Amino acid sequence: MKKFKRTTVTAALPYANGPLHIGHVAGAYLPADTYVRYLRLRGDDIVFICGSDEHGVAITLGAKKEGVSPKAFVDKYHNLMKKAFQDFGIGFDIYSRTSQPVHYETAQEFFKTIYDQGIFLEETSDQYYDEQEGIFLADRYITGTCPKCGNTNAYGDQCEKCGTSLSPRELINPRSTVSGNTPVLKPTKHWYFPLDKYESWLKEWIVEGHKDDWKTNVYGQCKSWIDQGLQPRSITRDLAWGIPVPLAEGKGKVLYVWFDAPIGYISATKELKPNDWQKYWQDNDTRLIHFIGKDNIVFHCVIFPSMLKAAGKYILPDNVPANEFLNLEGEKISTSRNHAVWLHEYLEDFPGRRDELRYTLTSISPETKDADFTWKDYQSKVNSELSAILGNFVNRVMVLTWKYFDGKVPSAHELPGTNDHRKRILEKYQQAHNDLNASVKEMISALDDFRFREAQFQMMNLCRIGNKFLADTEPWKLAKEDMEAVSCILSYALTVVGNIAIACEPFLPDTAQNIKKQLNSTGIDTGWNAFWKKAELIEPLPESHQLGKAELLFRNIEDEEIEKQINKLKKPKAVEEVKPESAVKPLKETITIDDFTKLDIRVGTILTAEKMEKSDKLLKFTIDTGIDKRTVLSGIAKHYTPEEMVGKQVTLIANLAPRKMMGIESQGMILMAEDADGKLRLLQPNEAVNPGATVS
RNA sequence: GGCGCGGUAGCUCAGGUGGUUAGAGCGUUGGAUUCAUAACCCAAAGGUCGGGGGUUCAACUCCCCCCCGCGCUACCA
Repeated sequence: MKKFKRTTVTAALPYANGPLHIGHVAGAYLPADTYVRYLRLRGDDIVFICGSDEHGVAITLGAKKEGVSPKAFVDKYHNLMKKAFQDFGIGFDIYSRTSQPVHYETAQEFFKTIYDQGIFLEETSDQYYDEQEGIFLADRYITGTCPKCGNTNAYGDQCEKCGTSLSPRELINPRSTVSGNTPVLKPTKHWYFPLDKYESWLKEWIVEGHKDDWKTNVYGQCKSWIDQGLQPRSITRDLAWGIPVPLAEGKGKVLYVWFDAPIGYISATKELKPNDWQKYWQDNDTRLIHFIGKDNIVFHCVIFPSMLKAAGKYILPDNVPANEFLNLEGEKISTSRNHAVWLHEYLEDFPGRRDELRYTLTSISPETKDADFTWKDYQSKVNSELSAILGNFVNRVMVLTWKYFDGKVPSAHELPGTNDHRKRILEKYQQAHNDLNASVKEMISALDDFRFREAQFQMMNLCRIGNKFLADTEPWKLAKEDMEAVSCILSYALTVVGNIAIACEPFLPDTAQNIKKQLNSTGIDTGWNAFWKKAELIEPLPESHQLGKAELLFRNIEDEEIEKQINKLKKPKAVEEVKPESAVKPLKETITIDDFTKLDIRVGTILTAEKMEKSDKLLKFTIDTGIDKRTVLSGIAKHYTPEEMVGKQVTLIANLAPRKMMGIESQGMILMAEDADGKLRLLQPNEAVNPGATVS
């Protein structure tokens, strides 16, 4: 394995359209922070980079919804996230944002560098432009008359009636479905990144080169993508919010958010290290690590590396330890349903208990598969692991030392094995020492491999071994007969406590500080980091050193506290505060009664229902419409089973042009209500009517 | 439907290249103990290793089929 001189660690740039929840934390930021703390303790040269991702359509839509400017919108969430990270103790070297001037420059320069080599594909096409809204219209936001069959409601990409695929420009009398106005044709040019040209290189670099050192979920996902064949991706958009395309002919266009966002890592590094940022991005002795969630794998493993490769000079990620997702109480975390534990709310509800959340999230870290956070687990981990094992061990050693030695580190001289109980103590000491060193080694090796769950477990193991050592040697019994032995036992127990203070720092930084405070070790801890390089116990405390007061490290979580949290999940938020996405769709353009009467809406009865072969969404029905019995396909397989549909009355558009799907012609469209979560429900008359009943 | 990743004790998870009684932590039960937040220590019970075939002297570990979870993807008019 290659030896690197320094490491650049990035954590996914969170999108600035909502607050952070524990899923974000467990997925990327906590493992990244743990890893970075470990590297720092080891004394490595490292930068830890993050920031808010602030561009893209979703931001402009969110801003519109809140009735503020995009800038004001991202300011709000950027500040919220930045504060939450800070309060939680994620130790970024910099938390920047993609609206920074330095990022504009960097992203534009990056674009230019690739552009100047003639790598981008350019494609100019006339596209419809809505002058009232000031936007270019995507194909399906345009309707008009089909040139082939005269259907007046053909879409920009396809005519429903005759089934031919169209381009918007073929439509006669096009209309914008956004404003209802007639759009004008304007030429627009876009730039494409030829991902396909990097296919063979990606195969070599990932499929062959990282077969063994990348996580299986990451590797599999990449391989799947590469094997499916890559295509050029457009990297510019006609949008007002974003980074302007740095070309004369790119006026009014911006870089696609996915293009500019990862460059944000580089910009933030520049901001942090204006003079030698290149060291962290363009030196082959630097190791680049991206911490992300699984939704970001393709971007960080395939697209961004290809961009870096195209730009030249840049190093490529050495590893991308992506996590899977975190569920909450058995269900997916959902922003719109407010089924989430928000980081800033946790910090308010559990002040001074950051390590408790860190510990729980690391112990269930979704490293190999989706994981589930439950408040009961949280309580159990805090009470029976942190408190009972770690907190208790440190406390009993402290208390014993105060009791027998007035809080001074006792002498650790050789204990002559002159009698049976002393021989036993020596034996137990030897066993503990071997076990402890084995755990330290395993912990460090797990940290090196991004196996944080295991690493943290080994850290706790130090406490378990410590507890066992005390139980095996029973210094409280020996106090009456052999203080020399007690002295040796407690001296060693304190050594273990000191090493725990060191070992727990990547996982439980506050606890590390608390233990150090109790040990009163400020000033004598200069050599402590040798622990990480030697990967074995060090001797942290000199003889006669005066300890601080014993205090409990953790307080148990009571049932009421978690009940409160569970109840909180059950209620949707009363006040609109954390619901960026669930808004109601805007009203469509006004139509006339004539438009409406063109529709022939009927009630029909479902006679038969079956699942379509090879389709996840389509169900195939025979419907008695009163007039005829016809075949209708509908994409509701995720919401209804065929069995429960038979016999039901449904509303359908009976005069919709037939349309072929997966080889079968559908003669009509069943009407469904769709709620904010995308759940579909049937529209039915509230009492049975005869098949063929009209709707008006 | 295609592709990818998972499905191991009540819970969270380990189990290179197949080989004696499948492991750990938490939980449960019993015991011991009192320095400690009834904590700690010891012990026990708990698993047809998603299901079914196959290869093999031998499979949790290899092959095939199926089921379930998650993700990407096609089909949602």
